[in-house]
Amino acid sequence: MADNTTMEKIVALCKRRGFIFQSSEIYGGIGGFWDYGPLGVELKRNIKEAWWRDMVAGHDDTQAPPNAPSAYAMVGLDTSIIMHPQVWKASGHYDQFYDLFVDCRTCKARFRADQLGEYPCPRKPSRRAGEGEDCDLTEPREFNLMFKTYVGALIDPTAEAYLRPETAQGIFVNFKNVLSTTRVKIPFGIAQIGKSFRNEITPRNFTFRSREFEQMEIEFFCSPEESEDWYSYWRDRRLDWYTSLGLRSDNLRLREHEPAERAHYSCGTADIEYAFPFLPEGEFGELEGVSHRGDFDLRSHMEGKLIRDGDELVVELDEEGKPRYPGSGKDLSYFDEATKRKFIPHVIEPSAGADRTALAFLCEAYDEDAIPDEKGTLQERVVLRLHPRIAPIKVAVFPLVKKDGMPEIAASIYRELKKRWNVFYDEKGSIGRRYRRQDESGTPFCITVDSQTLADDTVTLRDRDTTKQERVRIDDLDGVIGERLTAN
RNA sequence: GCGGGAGUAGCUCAAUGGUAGAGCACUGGCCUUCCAAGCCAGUGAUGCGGGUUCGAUUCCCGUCUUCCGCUCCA
Repeated sequence: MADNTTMEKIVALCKRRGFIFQSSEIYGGIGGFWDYGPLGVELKRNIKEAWWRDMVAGHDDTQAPPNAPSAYAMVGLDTSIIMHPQVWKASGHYDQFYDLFVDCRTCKARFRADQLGEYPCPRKPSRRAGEGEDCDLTEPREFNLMFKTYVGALIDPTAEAYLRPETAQGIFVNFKNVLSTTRVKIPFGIAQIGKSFRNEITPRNFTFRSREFEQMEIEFFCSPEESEDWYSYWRDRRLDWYTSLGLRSDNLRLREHEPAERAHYSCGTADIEYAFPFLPEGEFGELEGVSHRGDFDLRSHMEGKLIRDGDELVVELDEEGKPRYPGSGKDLSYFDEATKRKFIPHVIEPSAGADRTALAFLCEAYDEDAIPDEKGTLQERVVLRLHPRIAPIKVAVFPLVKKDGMPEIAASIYRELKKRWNVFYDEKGSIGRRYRRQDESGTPFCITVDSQTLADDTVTLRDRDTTKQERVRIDDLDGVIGERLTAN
């Protein structure tokens, strides 16, 4: 990230080069929704594929990774966005996401309607809210952070359902299915990538707080005794993942939550945070939360919605003493054959935002430098120094000039490399202009066919970050580029 | 949700109650042998809706989007 990087420049580049557009722009736009353009979709796919490769598909079940307490298995899921409404009631989301609020037009304060009598009036603390002479309260208004929809064509309260506000619940409700179909044993993880929806009151800061967003979540199930060790492992493992893809450590940090900051069910939470340019100096924004959730989730889906009672989590009861929001009643505990012991697994949840990650990579990669033009005068350049693994285009192929058979040779190189990578061909305009365009797109390598190619079958291979060129035999390109793309 | 600012071409800006201009970018042609070159030509805009007016991009109202500050925040 350049020192003078601003969100304005990032947003402008994203639009200019086709990374990210505002949703429904030709109709005036819609707040909190974003579209990924031709380059953006490649970037985001690369991020998701890197995550899936590194966490799931490439995971070795047979031996412990560095610093892991033991070997473990990883499997994936792709669950539905709309689920049984009871899922969200048992999980606690329904209550936490739904509130009636009243606003005071005089003092601009907002109060929960069900707790109105408990608030002092901000202007006259001796009286309660709404009871001062100048108080001017609105009617109670519904705030629901979950998007509501109807299943089936009939609009009826019994058909109400919600777009999921997180992908995690799809994993918990499939816990038994995974156990009974895959032969995995604890400890193991279930991973999922998918869209989630939250009706944010104030979407802001480009894609950082969107109403529709994509999560990359792992629910890792382990024994209560080992859960602390696994929590530490995942916290550090996930932080390393971001640095391995190019986020600089001084823009990235791991922050353990204070006990008071944690959700009521959490035994420990750490955020992986990035110093986004839209934040004040020294402040960080969340990319991923790694949470030790204890047995809260599986218990909720067994017994019903849980609330805290002192040190205990207990099922919330209604007036008749029955569970207010019953769980499934299914037994989600785990029987350990080795120890002949039955327990409800504890859960470590590394939950990452794919869109926030993409935005962080874009911010980190954005740079402005100066390189000499043909007269030796320094010219400003905008370059995206994206890690080769996530760069939308890996290689661009150019003929130096549009004659002497150079386009034909360049096109054949393009077609050959296209078999393995996303490659771009361009023969229009000056060579310098073509290099600059690729620099803004984050393309790590450019290949140019020149007159020497005609004599000895070599081309120049230009490095995006240094602009240095070297000559490589056409036959060696596949190997050389493959090596560089996977170098770090 | 509240208060304030802002919306003219892809970008940066101009202008006017009476045919909306420029630079850059983009497209095509010529030229061009390594870092945004040159020449010629071209595409392209007043966020949306309503009102006032003979006529509104301009004035008024609403709305949407966006920025800043509050508020909220799973």
